[in-house]
Amino acid sequence: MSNDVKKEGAHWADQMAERIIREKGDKDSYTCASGITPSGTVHIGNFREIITVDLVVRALRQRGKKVRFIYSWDDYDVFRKVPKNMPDPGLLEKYLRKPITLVPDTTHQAENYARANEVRVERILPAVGIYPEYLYQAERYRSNRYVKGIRTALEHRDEIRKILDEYRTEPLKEDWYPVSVFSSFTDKDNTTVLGWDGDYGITYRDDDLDKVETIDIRTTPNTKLPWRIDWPMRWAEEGVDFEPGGKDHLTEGGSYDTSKKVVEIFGGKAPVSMRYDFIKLKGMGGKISSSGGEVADLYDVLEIYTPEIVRYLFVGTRPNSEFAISFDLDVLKIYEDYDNCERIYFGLMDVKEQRREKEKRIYELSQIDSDNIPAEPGYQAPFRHLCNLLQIYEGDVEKVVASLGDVTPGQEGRLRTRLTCAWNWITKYAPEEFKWSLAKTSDEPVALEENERKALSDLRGYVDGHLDSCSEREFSEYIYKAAADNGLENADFFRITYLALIGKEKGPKLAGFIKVCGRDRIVSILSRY
RNA sequence: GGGCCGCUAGCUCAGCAGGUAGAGCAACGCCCUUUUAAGGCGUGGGUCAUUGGUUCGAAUCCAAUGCGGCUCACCA
Repeated sequence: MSNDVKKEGAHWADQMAERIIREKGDKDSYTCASGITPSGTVHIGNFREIITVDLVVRALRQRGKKVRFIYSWDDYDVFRKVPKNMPDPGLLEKYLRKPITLVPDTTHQAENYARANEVRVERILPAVGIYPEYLYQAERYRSNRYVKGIRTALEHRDEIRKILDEYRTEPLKEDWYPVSVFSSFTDKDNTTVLGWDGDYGITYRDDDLDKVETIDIRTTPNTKLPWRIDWPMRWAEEGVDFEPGGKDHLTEGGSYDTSKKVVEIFGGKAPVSMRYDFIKLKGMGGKISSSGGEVADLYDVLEIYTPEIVRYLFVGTRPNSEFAISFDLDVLKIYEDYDNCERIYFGLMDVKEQRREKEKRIYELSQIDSDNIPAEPGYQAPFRHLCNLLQIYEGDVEKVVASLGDVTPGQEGRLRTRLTCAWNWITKYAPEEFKWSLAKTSDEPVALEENERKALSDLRGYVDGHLDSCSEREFSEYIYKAAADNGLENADFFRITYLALIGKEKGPKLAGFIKVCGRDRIVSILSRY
């Protein structure tokens, strides 16, 4: 990355990197953080936070900085609600109020409920070039890593209460403690802390069993800090320099506000932050989440967008405004936008210098491997065209690649991915008008009048005898001839031809379409007439 | 009640280092010497929500208003 990145015109990730360096001091290394409670599907909105950090991390690294990118799985949180559509809800219900790592995975994909959600994310992030260092909070709490933090919170209980009360409608009670305890009898957090001995002893009551117990937080790791205390404690613990947040956290009176004060109690400082907005979905056709709304995760998005384009969606959008990820016809435009960006990067398209600089940076940041930007543009066939080719070849990616003929070795991999996405899009999301398939010889032939049948038969003969030696335009003469010789209006003949070939009354311009399909296929379909 | 975001062409949005508005789709027109468009080329279309301010100049900065939406004030 050159040093002449202008502060003003630069990409937001570069601006953020500069700001971190400015506010945190010019250090050799920085820590950037993100995290979430894996209490359900980690959806594409959650992914926005991850990629936001990734982009800032890349910007810092390109400035010669060492960067630690940590991702906290807050898996010592409580299982609050049984998500819809989970197998065996009756069993899960028994685990409510226990830490999510103690909840069984009724889908039997991982050791526990939380882990199942974590694994899905950890498996897919490398596909978009993101490699955080994962921190597991349940494991950290249980191995007593945070004993000191918990003790510090207890010591400053009044101070913390005062900070939290600033934004509360109802102040915390006098006997409030900045900790919560999982019962050692039931593992549930239906407990009330009764006292602290000023050292490491905490006395609590199990409210379900009405039993009282005193534990030593050094040996019985059942104590956990509530979110608004846990978050700043971890900032201090890891020395976090940058961590973005959703607007639920970064609003006045939200947890960032209180945490930046609480963190000082732990001897730390608040990270530089930035707010990202939520992601909407468009044209998904009714996938329903546990909370009742549409939801998509990174897997869903990667089905129809190539990894670079998934990154591109986020790279090119300011984080602090909402945008929609489209599964409808907008997909075609997104692919074209990306191809334009690529053309600009490779100097194949003339644009103003200012725009060129901007698009180039977007292209760089969209690539999976920041140290290995492709040396040539991808095979830029329009998405729509690929969709049609795939439908001719019934989704066979290899046949489409072979039919194109001029794909370079450097383009093949990317093209295959793109074709796979195109096929997924057609089969799952494309509008009906968009879809068709070539008739099969096993299909019932279309019922026709004799002269219509004869016209198709003539057409078959012309295809067999002349298609390969004619230009598209020359061949269209034969189409008109087949109609005229059998007393058919052109419009009627086109209609029956489309019906015979693709089962629809209309289709792509016929001569070109027949040529793309190739002699053999057309002849075999028409041979039944 | 506090905070934030959005309001730009019929639709979806870009433009926001201030210098007389852009894209895609839709519409309309033309084209491949004959009625097929899922192809190509082209055209039209916006007092940039309103009002005021700063400025030589504002969609862009500031302030207020309206409408739409999110979020905090429980928990995480």
